[in-house]
Amino acid sequence: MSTTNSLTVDELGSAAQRERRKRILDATFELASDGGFDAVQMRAVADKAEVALGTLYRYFPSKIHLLVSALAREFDRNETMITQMGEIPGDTAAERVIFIMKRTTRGLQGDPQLTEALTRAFMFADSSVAAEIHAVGMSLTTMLTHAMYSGTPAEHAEPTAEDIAIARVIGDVWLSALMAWVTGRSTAAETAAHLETAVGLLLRD
Amino acid sequence: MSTTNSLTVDELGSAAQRERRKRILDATFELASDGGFDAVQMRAVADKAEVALGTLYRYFPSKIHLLVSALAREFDRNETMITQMGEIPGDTAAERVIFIMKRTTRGLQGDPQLTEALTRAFMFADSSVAAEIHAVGMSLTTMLTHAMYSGTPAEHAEPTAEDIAIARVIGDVWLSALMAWVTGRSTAAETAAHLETAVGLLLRD
DNA sequence: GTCGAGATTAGAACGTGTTCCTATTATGGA
DNA sequence: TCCATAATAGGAACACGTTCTAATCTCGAC
Repeated sequence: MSTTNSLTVDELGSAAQRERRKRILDATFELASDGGFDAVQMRAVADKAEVALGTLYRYFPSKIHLLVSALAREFDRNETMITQMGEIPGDTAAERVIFIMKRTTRGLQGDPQLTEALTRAFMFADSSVAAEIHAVGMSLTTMLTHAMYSGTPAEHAEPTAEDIAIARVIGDVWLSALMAWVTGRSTAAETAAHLETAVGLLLRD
Repeated sequence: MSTTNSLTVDELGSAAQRERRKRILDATFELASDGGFDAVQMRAVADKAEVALGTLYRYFPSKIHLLVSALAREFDRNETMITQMGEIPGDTAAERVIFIMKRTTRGLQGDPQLTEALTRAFMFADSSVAAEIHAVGMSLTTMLTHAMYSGTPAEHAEPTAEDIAIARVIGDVWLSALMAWVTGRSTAAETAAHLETAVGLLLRD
């Protein structure tokens, strides 16, 4: 019974509770999508989800947990979509990784406010959010290694340590680039170019 | 007369004002060093700097501006120290870069609370802090390209576009790694190892 | 169906970042 | 020197994240 973590779906007994959790995350998305990080106000989320403030805090112990959990759900969906789409276009690992990154990034950039909110939360998170953050990191790494191997003989092999290291570095760069974009320090085009440069430097095969 | 930026040293007319600015940044460092991000409370900073709250806000329009400015001053000092130390040890660019990164990282890790405060602020900053952030980015890039070329014939040449790109990627990874360390998601050793891996992957010469 | 434990509600209350207001003090030009 | 203007002090006030309380509701065990 960890009191510091967000309640996950399977810790929730009743259907009504799962429904509440969903309503909360949906409300979070909607508010974030409209006005970004600042618009995700705990009272507003509670109102929109038709849940008391105290209940909101029982489900998610802080605004950061809430937003990171929302990000985790989003990544999960993205990962499912990508692993199900079958073979990824591109002749080299670099091309496939760039394809995936661009696709994911484009999805996020299509909703700048939402992305701002989620990225901000992710960056601001402290160790009490480690579990939620780990989930996101795993999603990202899985996506990337899947892209590296997709359509090759190693398709279903375990990724090597080096591949995982590379995936982590790409993840880092991606986050930083997203951050720079979100905070208005670089344009979408610059973000994409920077990412492409980084992948090119890391995956020369 | 931008109202959204921190007052820089040279925008301040009188010696008394420069003195006030210095007192504020010193107080910020002291509080951050003691208790990290949360301990840097605006009222506390104002008290310790013997300045009214309103004055503090006139000099730095937000807590984030304040902390990022403090980080910028720190980086400036670091950069001065490093560019003045003459030739950097290491036979390859990678070795020299790693030397610099480790040195800088060690310096920061020696004062975890301070680092937590400054990194947090940096990550949380929005576009209104772009100017201050740009200053930090330039410092970092300068340090890294200096390290790449130090002691080589290209010592005083302009860095190539690719080198700048590499420096930026390393900077990204460094920030992410620092972030993971600061938030307790990875140890100092892991941070160092991750950074070394990244530099190795990026600078193979 | 009844009971009791836990979940939920509604809303007050608190802390800290931020804004605002008024009185006082410095500063620089006539 | 004296005045106009800006800068500063001191502190009240407000916003939003977070905590807490008391009352009510829900639901599984019996």
